Amino acid sequence: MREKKYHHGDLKNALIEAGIKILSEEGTGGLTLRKVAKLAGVSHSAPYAHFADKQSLIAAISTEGFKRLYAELDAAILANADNPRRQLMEGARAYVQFAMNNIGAFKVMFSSALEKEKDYPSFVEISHKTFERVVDIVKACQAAGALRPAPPEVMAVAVWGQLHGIISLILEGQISHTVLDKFNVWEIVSISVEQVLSSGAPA
Amino acid sequence: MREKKYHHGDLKNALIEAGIKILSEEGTGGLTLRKVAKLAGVSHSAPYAHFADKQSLIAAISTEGFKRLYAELDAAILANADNPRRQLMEGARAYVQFAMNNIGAFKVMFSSALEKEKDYPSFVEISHKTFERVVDIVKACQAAGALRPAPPEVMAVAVWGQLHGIISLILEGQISHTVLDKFNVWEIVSISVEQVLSSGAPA
DNA sequence: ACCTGAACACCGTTCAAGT
DNA sequence: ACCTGAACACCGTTCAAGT
Repeated sequence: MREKKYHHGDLKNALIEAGIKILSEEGTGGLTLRKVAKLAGVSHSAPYAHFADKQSLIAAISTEGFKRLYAELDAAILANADNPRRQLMEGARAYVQFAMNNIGAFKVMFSSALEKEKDYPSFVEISHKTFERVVDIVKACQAAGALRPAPPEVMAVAVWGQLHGIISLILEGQISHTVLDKFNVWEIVSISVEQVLSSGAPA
Repeated sequence: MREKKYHHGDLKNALIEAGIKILSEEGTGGLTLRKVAKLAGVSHSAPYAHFADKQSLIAAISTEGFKRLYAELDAAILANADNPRRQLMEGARAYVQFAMNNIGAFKVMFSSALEKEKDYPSFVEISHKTFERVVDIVKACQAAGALRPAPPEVMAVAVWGQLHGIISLILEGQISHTVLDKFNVWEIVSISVEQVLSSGAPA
C-alpha cells in the first residue's frame, strides 16, 4: 500500500476548507495564503499549483459559500411551493441564518475582497443564479397580489437589498446597541419583510 | 521667514486626504500606510506620530467620510423641512450620490476594514448621529401617515438597510448587467423608496 | 502532475536617533 | 513635538528543482 503520495487526493478543496475555517476564526483580515497552506499542511507555494493567486482562492471560497446559500434558499422555496408569501418569509429566514452561521464566509462573499468578479465565471454564475431565485419569489408574490407590480428585477433588487443591507449594517456594527438590545436581527428583518408584503394588493 | 519647519502644519489631515485619494484611485486593496506616507511626502514611519496604526488611519478616513455624508443628508432634510415624504426621497438621493461620488470612501466606511469600531469613539458617534437623522425622517413620515407605525428604530434600519443594500449589491457587482442595462441605481432606489412609502396610510 | 525551498519586492510596526 | 532610517516579522508571488 502506498503512503499518502501527495498529502491529499484533493488539496484544492482542502485549501478552500482551510480558508473558510480561518475566515470564521479570524475574519477577513486574517486570511493569508501562507496560513491557509500551513493549515492544509503544505508549503506556502503549493497553493499556486491550484490557484493562480490569492484572488482566485477568495473567488473559490466565495463561490462555495454562494452554493451553500443557494441550496438553503432553494430548500426554503421548495418547502413552501404553494405559498408565495411564506416563500419570501422563509427565504429571508434562510438568508439571515446563513449570514449568522457563516459570518466569515458571508463577509468575503460580499466584501470587495474579490476585486474583479468578472474574471471568475463560476462565481458570477452562482451569484446570478441566486438572484434569479429571488426574482422567482418576487414574481410568485406579484402573481398572488402580495407585492406591487413593479418590474420584477427591480423589486428583487429592492427585496434582496433590504435583507442584505440590514444584515450588513448590523454586522459592520453600524447599528447602535440601544436598538439591538431591543430587537434581534430576525425581528428587524421580519418586520421589514412584512412591511414590503403589506404594500401589495390588500390582503 | 522660516522654512516649512515640518513639511506641513497639519500632517494628520494631509494623511487622511492622501488616504482618500488612494482609495478613490486604487480601491480598498491599494491602501497601504507606506503609500499614504509617500503621497504626503513623509517617511514611512512618520504616520505613527499621528496614528497608532493602520486601523486608526482607516477609522479617521471613515469618520471624515461619515461627516461629509451626514452634512449632505442634513442639507437634504433641511431643504424639505415641510415635507416628510420628500425628506425621505431626497435623503435617499443624497445617500446614493455620496456613494457614487465617493466609491472608495464609501467602501471603507462600510467594509469590515475597520475591525473594532468600538475603539474609535468619534467614528461611533458620527455613525450613530447619521442613524438618528434617518430615525428623524422615519418619525416625520410616520406622523404624516406616510410610513406604517412600526417601531421607528426598526423602520429606520429597514429603510437605511434597503438603500444601503441596493447600493452595496450593485457596487460589489452582484447584480447582473441584464438588470443594470435597463435600470440605473437611482431608478431602482427611487422605485424602492416609493414602494416603502406606499405601504403607509393611504395617500 | 504536484509539491518544496530559496529568493524578491512589499507591507506594518518598532525603536533609537536627530532637530 | 515631529520626523528619519535601520531593522524585524510577515506577506504574495516566482522559479528552479525534486518526485
